[in-house]
Amino acid sequence: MAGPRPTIKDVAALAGVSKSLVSLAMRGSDRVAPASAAAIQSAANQLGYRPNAAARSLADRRSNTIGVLVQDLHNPISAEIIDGVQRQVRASGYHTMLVTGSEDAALEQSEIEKLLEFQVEGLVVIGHRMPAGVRDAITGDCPTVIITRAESEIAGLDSISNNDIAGARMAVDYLHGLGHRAIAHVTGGDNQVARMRKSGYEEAMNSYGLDKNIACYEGAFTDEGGYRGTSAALDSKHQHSAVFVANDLAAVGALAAVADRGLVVPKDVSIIGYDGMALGGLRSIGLTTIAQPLASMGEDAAALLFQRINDPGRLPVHIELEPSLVIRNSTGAYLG
Amino acid sequence: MAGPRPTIKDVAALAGVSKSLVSLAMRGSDRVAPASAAAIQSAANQLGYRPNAAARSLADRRSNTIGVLVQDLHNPISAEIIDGVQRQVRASGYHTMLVTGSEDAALEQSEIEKLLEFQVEGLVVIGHRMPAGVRDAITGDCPTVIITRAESEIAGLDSISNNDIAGARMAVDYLHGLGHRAIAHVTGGDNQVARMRKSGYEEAMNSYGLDKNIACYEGAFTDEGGYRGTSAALDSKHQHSAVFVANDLAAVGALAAVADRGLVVPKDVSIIGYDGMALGGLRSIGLTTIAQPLASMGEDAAALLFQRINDPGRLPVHIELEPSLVIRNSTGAYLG
DNA sequence: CTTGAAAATTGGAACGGTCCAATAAAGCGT
DNA sequence: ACGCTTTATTGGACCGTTCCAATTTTCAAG
Repeated sequence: MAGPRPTIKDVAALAGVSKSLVSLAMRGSDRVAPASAAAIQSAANQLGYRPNAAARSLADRRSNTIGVLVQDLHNPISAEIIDGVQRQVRASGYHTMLVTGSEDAALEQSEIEKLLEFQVEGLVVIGHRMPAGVRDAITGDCPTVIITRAESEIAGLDSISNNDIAGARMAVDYLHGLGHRAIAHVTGGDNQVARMRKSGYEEAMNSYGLDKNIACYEGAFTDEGGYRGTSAALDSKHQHSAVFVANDLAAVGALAAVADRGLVVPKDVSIIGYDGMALGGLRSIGLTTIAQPLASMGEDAAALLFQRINDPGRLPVHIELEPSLVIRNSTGAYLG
Repeated sequence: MAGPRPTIKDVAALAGVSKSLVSLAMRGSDRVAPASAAAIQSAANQLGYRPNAAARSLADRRSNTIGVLVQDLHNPISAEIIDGVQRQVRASGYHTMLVTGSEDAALEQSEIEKLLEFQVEGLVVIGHRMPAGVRDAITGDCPTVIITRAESEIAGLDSISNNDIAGARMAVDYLHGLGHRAIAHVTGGDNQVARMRKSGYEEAMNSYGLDKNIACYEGAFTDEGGYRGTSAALDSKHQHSAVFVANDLAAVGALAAVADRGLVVPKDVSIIGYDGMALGGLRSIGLTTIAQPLASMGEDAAALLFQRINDPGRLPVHIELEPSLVIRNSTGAYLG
């Protein structure tokens, strides 16, 4: 049982061939005589041989691995994006090494550092923040793509996001179509994505001539933030009949704020979120939302990465996908 | 920019010292003269040197890495357990390599295989299923611990779970204390954990002399399963005033089933879940539940792993933590 | 100065694979 | 049986580190 793991040399000795031949056989080369191949296989099985990835990656000078940094593993949309990334990465014959970020920038940077030491051939960042350390990655020649955030200026960095402005407009359009006019917005805090959603909201309101109805309440991309912002909205003197909340997690908090005031969704207030997290579809939540194509964003991100791995010099690409409206039970016609 | 990454040799040349000294310096040895250390640092920075983990791990014959297999990344409790694992692993100076499993056993096995090729020094499995491939890991001398499932027979495999039987009893106790008698159970399907929760329920009912009130409805550890099982319960001839659902995700589905029938939680029916996922605490869900100490289970698992790494021969350990009741808004007194 | 011990530094052999040029073994047509 | 081509196989260098024994440098004490 114990003792050092068997190496290619042990297998060679047992099979009575050279280690080079074992190396070939293990990788399924067709230049190995069937008889030798069989002998080698059986020797390998007998010893429980397993190739050493470190040695292989050293000799090959490639790790066959893609690093993934997930900034917020607790937001359920991360899992859905990861699924897409994994699927594509696997399909390309690579593995995935996943690390989680945190609010602590230094820790996040050190996680990226670890990935780079492992010689990952590419890096996928999932999150709204631009982590310190990504620049190092890029200048260190590690192709990188960032998901849910638009970047197009930085050489070597691709990005993929949804059209947040159009999505926010879509939300307002829909509510407007239901007859709502006093539509509030609960923001997602101080980051690029939240800002874009906010300006989409403002543009849409303006385009309907509702500029004096524009009302933004400060929130965050968390349920607490949504609760807080929505509470402020409902307690204000404006009679908001609908609230567009910056993301789904916050929208779930918004639902609670509504309920806490003895109001009923969607009879008294309509709530619409953003992201399209699967949990919003749970029947007891039934959140209407602007859905991003999360899994395919993950897939596309990985695909972009492989493109760049094959053509490191190409200009930065930014892919923007279109979001879509998913109507569930948290929105209804204005009954004012 | 481009070109091969700088190696320790390049740094040595630039700093005018030998590669051995650079090696020492990079690891912060105190046997290096301050002046040399400074020169080496500056050379390394200038070149953008980053140690090659593959080479290091080859020379060291240790990877400094722990593999984590997450069977269901979509269940929010996974994220919480992972947090705990990561914290402990990091504190021990190791890294984490995370892969996701799936229903596809072959794929799951190949993921484990990849981790082993990377020479991970330990393996953490998060999930209810016992993946094919774990046995290989163990016989291949890779210390392994499995979370949320009890195992105590297999040499080399530690496990950590909560006391599901006691937790289920606790749920029934609590409901009984509220005056409920017709307490139904929606099961979590055909797996060890679900079975234990079910028998805890049955035992508790029996101990209250409510054996004729025992009623189990088939569900699953998903919101669909919870919806289905709870629907069956509510549509049955029994007048269930409370339902103990096998896990939180399913309980969220249960809430929907209740609402769909025009009933109100907790006035008409009380719902209690199991797991203690953070999302259940979102105000608009407000799910009463039996909470597992998820983060500390993760931490303990990692701690167990390091113990075994230091003492490979020790007998298998199973840690069982006590769950706790978290009262929120989905349960109330029996008003019948 | 000289000397011996302590401190700093070095070259080269691993680590476990892959790759390549070179060699050995088979097959094959005549 | 003879070259000739094709198919199998091999030894050894190399990948970027760490480790260790051996060497050089430094320095305090005599």
